[in-house]
Amino acid sequence: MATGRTHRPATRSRGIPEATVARLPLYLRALTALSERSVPTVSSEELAAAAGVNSAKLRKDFSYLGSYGTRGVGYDVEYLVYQISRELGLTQDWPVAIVGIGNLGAALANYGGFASRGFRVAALIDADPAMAGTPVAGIAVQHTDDLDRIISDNGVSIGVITTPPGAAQQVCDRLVAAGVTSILNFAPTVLSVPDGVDVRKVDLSIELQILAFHEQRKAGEEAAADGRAVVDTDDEEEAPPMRATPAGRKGPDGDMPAVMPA
Amino acid sequence: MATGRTHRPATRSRGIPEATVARLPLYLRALTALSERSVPTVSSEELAAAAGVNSAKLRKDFSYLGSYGTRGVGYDVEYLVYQISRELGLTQDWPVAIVGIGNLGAALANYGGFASRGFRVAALIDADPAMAGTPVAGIAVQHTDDLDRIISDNGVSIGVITTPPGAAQQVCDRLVAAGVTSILNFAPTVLSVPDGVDVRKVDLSIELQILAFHEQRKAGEEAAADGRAVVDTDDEEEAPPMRATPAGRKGPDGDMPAVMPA
DNA sequence: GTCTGTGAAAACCTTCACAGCG
DNA sequence: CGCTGTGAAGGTTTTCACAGAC
Repeated sequence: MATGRTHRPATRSRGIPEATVARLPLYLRALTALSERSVPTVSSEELAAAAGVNSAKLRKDFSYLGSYGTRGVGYDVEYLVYQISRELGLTQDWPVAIVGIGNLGAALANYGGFASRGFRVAALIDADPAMAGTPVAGIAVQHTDDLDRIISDNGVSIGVITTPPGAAQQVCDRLVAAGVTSILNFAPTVLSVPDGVDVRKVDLSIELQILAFHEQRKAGEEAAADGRAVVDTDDEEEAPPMRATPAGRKGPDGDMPAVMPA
Repeated sequence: MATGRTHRPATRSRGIPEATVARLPLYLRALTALSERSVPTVSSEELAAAAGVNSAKLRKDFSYLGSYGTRGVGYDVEYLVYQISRELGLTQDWPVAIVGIGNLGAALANYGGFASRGFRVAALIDADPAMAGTPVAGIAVQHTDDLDRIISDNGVSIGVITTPPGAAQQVCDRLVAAGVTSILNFAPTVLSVPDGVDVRKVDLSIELQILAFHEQRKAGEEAAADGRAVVDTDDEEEAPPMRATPAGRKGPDGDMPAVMPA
C-alpha cells in the first residue's frame, strides 16, 4: 500500500502478488497459534477462518509459494510456519532502529510482537539531549547526533520513524544516507525517498477517518430504512463554507440521499 | 481491507470505491496543509504530489465526489477541504473510547491527530483497578466494569482496542453489546463481530514483516545483479525443518518458476 | 494553452468451481 | 470420499489518453 516506487516492473523476478505478501503475516500468526497448541495439520478452511479470510483466497495465496499441502488432508502446520517465515525473511535477524522516543516510540519499543518475529530493537534514538541515556524498554536512548554511527554499527536496514511530523523527512533522509533501505513511518507526512528504499506508513487517524465514513453511512441508512423520508435538503449541513470558485459551482449536493438526517 | 462484512452489496447507495475512501484522508491532510498556508487553489498534479499519489488517480477519486474542480485552473482548496470532510463524516463530532491503557493506549490518548479531525477521546478504560482514576492525557481512566455505562453515557460509536490479545475479543463483545458499531483493533487478534459492525485493524508487526519481505528481496537482487548467477538453489536457506507430511513432500524448492509463465 | 473529468484499456485481485491427487 | 491446487470468470483499481471546459 504505502511502498515506495520500486518493485521490479520488468525482470520478472519472483511474482508473489503484493496482496498475498500482505496476508502472509496473518497466516503466520494463525499458524503459530496452532503450532503452540501442537496441532499437526490444518485444512484451508480452518486456517482461513482463524486468519479471517476465505479459504479460496488462502489456497490461492499458498499456491504462489509452492505446493505445500496434501490433498485430502490439509497443510502441515510446522512446515508451513517455516516456509512462510522463510518467504517473509523472518528466518534472519532484523535489527531495527526507532527514531523519536515519545509515547508512541516507547510503546513500540515495548511491543512484544516485534521480538517474537525476527525483529530486534537495536537502537532508540531521540533528538532531546535530556533523554540520552534514559533507558526505555531496557535500552538506553541515544542522541540523534550519532544516528549515522548507530545505524552502521548495528547494521540496521529497517528504521521506524515516530517523530513529530516536522522532523520526519529530515530523519528519513539521515536514515537513508546511513544505509537504511526500509522505513516504517508513523508520522503523518509523505516521505520522499530515493529509488530502492521502501516506505510503509501507519496513520492512526486515517484509520479512524475511514471508520467514520462507514459509520456515517450506517446512520444514514438507518434513517432511510423506515421513514423513507430521505430528505435531501439536509445536504447543506450547517455552515456550508461555499468557498465557491470563479464561476458557478457544479454542486454535488442535489443527489446524495444517505448522509445526515440533519 | 479490514472492514467487517457489511457494506450494502445491493441498494446501490452511493458507490464511492473503498480504495478511494481510503485515500480521502490523505488528500484532506495535504489540503489542510495548503489551507494553512493560505494557498487558494491547487492543481491535481500539485495536490497529488503532496499526497503521494499520481494525478490521474486523484482526479478519478475526486470525480466520484462530484465535479469540484475548474478546468484550466484546478481545485479550490477550502471548498475541497469542506467537501471531503463532509464526505468522511468529519463535520460531526465522534466520541471515541480507548480500551486498554498500556503504552499504546496512552500514546493514542495523547495523539494530536485525533482531536484535530473530528475525533474526541471521550473515555479511557482499563481492566486494572489500580489505574482507575489515574489521569492519562488529562482524562481519568475508568474501570472496565463500567464499560457499558461509559459507552452509552457518552454516545460512543467508535471504540479503539489496545488491550493484550487475550482480552481483545471479550472487550470487543462488550463494546458491541454496549452499542459500538466501529472498532479499530490494535491487538493482534482476528475479531469476530456481528453484521453491521466494522472492524479495521492495525498490526504493527505485520507492517514490519512486509518490509522484511521486500528487504530480503533486495538483498537477493543485489547479489544477482552483477553475477547473473540467479541461483535458485538458494531456496534451501539454512536448516530446512523438513517437517514433511505423510508421504513425499512436493517441495517448493526444485521447481517453482514461481510466477506463472507456465 | 491549461488542466479537469472520464470513457476505455490494462493490471490486479478475488471468487468460483472443479479436476485430480491422496 | 475430502481437500488441495488452479484455470477461468468476475470484480475492482489503476493507468492511459484525450475531449472539452475555462
